Amino acid sequence: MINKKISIKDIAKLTNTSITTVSFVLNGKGRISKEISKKILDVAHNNGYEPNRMAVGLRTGVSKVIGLIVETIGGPFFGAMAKVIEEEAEKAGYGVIYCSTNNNIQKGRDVIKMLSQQLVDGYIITPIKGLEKEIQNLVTNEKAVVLIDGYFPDLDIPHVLVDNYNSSYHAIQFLINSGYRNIGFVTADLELIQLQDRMQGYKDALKAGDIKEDKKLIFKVPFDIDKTEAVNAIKTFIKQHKQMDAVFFTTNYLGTMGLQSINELKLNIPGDLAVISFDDNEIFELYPPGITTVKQPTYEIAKSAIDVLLSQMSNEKYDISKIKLQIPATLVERGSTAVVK
Amino acid sequence: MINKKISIKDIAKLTNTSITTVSFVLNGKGRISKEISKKILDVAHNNGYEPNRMAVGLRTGVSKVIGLIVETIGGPFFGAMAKVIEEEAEKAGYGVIYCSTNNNIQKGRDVIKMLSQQLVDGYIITPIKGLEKEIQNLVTNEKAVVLIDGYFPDLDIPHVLVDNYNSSYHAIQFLINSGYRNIGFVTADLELIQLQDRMQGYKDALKAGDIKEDKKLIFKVPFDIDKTEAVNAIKTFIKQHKQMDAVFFTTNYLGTMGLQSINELKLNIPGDLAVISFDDNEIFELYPPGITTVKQPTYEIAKSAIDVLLSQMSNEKYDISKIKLQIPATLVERGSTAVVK
DNA sequence: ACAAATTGATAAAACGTTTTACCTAAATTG
DNA sequence: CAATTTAGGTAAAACGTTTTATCAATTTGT
Repeated sequence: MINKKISIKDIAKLTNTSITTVSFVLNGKGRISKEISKKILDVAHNNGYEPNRMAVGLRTGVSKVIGLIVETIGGPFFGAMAKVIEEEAEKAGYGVIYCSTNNNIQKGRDVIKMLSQQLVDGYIITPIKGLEKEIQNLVTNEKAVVLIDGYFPDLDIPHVLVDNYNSSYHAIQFLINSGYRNIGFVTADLELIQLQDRMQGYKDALKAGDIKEDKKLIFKVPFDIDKTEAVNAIKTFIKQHKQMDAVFFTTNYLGTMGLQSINELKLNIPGDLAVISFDDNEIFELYPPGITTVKQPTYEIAKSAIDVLLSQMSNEKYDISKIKLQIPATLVERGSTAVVK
Repeated sequence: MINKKISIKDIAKLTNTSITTVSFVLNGKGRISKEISKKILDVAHNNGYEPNRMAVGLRTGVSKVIGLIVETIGGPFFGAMAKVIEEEAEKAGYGVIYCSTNNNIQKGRDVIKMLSQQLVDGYIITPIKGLEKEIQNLVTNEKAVVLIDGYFPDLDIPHVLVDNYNSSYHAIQFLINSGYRNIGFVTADLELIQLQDRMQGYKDALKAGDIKEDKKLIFKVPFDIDKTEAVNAIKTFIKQHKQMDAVFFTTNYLGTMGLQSINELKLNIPGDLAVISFDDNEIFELYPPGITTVKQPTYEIAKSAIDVLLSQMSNEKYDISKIKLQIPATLVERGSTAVVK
């Protein structure tokens, strides 16, 4: 095993055949007799032959690598995603390169540039505003692209994500049905379509529940402040609206900061304030009394995304550009949203 | 920008020079006049030339990609790691491919095989028992390798990780100084050297504190059971040892399951049971009354690992095999470990 | 029995680079 | 001024693979 890499040429020499023959056998292409085939396969196997991906890539223009660009590596959402994408990709013989944008446009550009010079075959991208041009460029250059977790309303690019509007709508509806009337909405001050959709769901659910929307109960946490500042901002928001009996956080990040705020204010959940957060995770399961969450179907999203991408990369004929999936979420009810008497 | 990729040959044609000249200019190698250099650089830049990594890789045998193999993608430890490794790698012009072993030897083998056929230049690996041969093979084949988060005691491979022994020792010492005498130890039933080192720290700290080690207070959670089963197992362990006044969990995974167990048993922290967990994370910060943790210096570990790897890949002369870093952790004191009166 | 088709195998070009070896003309040396 | 060095540049090979075109030998069709 300490042998240097063996090449197709070496196999040809060892079996007294030609390079072409070996290549044909290994790829099941030309017509080669059983006996020679067997001999070649044996030699290849015994010497642990592995094709040189660089050479294959150079010749075929296919790298068998897909790039996964996410907002932030390490989040729980990403973790779940990455795992299934990696697995499915591997089954199909693809490797995965991960990169993060940290919601930074320039970083996003750099990352796309880097991946494209690594000759990545396909991209799974969580889009951020400002990257429209670069991403559109990829698809016009015939690269396979699937967006996850967000989309560009104006562009015709396949995407798969949770049904933000309805998930949010149902969560708010659930709060209303539980008797809450003054429902706060804490979101991030980012121009992400997902967040806008969640907000629209909130507004429409209020309307449907005959509750007048109160602009004061919507709080956009500034993006560029650090965690303690954000917690303080949320505390202030909560203190300023005593009438608020429930609050909806639009991301898990905001949700945990919200919990900390509520904790520091010594408020009782759900007695003083009911809580729902988008994105289920371990904290919400564990944190007493258990936080009700909108749980994204991470597995389905990831699976669909990689499926769409793979079929895009194989089936060039099929017009895939119309694939736009919005998968419903499930509301995980826990102690943070009791029924108001 | 919708142009097809431009090659070195195209640039040569456009500038009436030769392929060699262009290559020399682009790599600053041969001796080419200022004027021609400038002309070539201009044309290259204006046409957005990017070298074809496959071709470069094929010719030079260098892929400019490093592989990061971790136990599980998505954990908080991994997230922090990945971020800095990715950043540093990019600065040095390297891409990163992530893979996970899930503590499965066969998966580990597959992953290493796959990375090596992707022609990865260097590896950062969290080692697991059973992968010694494969990893040793990489280094004998001249690949750059750095282990993180663990190491092979018998092999001479550079590694960087937290100082498990002393971190554990100090945490237990802290408990003893706080007045706890019956300190439980919950670990995973895995043959990981990190865990063994943590256990040794525990034992030695007890000894140093004149406390007789009680084998009954050490609990190894089976590896192959699911989460609810594990929680139940921990509950049983806690119930069976009423005299236990503090418990140390050796991983964050065990720590959160421990919290759930304690919660379900309706025990008070720290009144009934003090808690320390290895690996700080958001849950422990948030979960009332705040859980005292041993916080790994993730940044330092990741930074050192990638530094060592990069210098391994450039500085071929320097004997790096002796680099074995154990970085101290910090004890983050929170409400879960009050002083016993 | 002879043209046509099929089978089994191969030579050679191409993918885009890097790098060695070589070349010519100008500059320097003795 | 002949001999040598240097500056500026290039042709061609090589990396390991895939694939097209081709070829000889055999089989089929009539």
